[in-house]
Amino acid sequence: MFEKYVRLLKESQIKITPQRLEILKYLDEHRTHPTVDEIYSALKENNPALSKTTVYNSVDILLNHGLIQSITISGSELRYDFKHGMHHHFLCKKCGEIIDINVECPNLGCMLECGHEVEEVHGYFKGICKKCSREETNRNGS
Amino acid sequence: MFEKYVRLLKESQIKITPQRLEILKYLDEHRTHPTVDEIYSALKENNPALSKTTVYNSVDILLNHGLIQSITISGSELRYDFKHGMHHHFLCKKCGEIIDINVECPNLGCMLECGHEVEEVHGYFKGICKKCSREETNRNGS
DNA sequence: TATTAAATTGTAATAAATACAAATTAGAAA
DNA sequence: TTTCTAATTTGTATTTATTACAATTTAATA
Repeated sequence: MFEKYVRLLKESQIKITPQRLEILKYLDEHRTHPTVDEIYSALKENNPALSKTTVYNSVDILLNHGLIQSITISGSELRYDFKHGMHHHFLCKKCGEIIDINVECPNLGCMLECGHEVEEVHGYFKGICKKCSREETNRNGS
Repeated sequence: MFEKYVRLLKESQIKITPQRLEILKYLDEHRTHPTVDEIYSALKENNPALSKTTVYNSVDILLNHGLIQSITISGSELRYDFKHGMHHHFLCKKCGEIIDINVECPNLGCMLECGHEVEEVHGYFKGICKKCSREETNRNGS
């Protein structure tokens, strides 16, 4: 059940706690880029004693050890994402969904040439997603 | 003095107000990716009656008409940037500076193939900037 | 099992953004 | 130029996201 996450935490030399395991598992199983509040609400169901501060703390330490990444795309809230290979994101301005885009960034070489040490690479697009775009076309006839 | 910004607002059919002109001018002349609070503090000097709500409102309308862009890179605060050609950003985790990176995103074609309508393209990197990186090397001898 | 440093919890404080009503103003029309 | 009106600005009050911190609890080691 939690072996995978126990292993991940051990490899990162992070102390293993039920809360951290739950949060990491949740992020692995829900690739919806949730906010702290969304994670908190979901996990509180099975653990009413859970504190939101714990979610903030846990997410911070998972972030610092590179097990998850934070994405800021939809305004003034941080979202979190289990780290699974390099990918970009697409935010649909209509339905609000954040879709994973499986591309890499080809500009990395350029960055290194500049002399900067790159630790994170983020790319995102905003617009109208395929689904919403089609619905709009249908509504307008044609 | 303000001709350029008057023209920009007129072209976008936005009502011209002194506050909007000042904000647009400030963003054009300060490519530091300031927050609303930074813009507000700077402009309040010459206009003590300025309200922070006005900065929020103005920045919103300039954003919606594509005269400026918002970037979310350094945590939980929105920053604003005069729109000057396509570029990416680099956030130095040490000194906090956000540096413009003059590259384009070559993944746009892929996005269109997917069927999404792309309106905005954002790319950013995080790490240690050239300057901080060199200072660190010097400090550690060698 | 005992110990201790670290983590969790809950409350309080800070900061960013939004909502909204009253006063003011830009720009069109007379 | 003056008048008019819808839009904008202002200021205050809320809401929301995040951080700070002290007291309690717990993971992991000896």
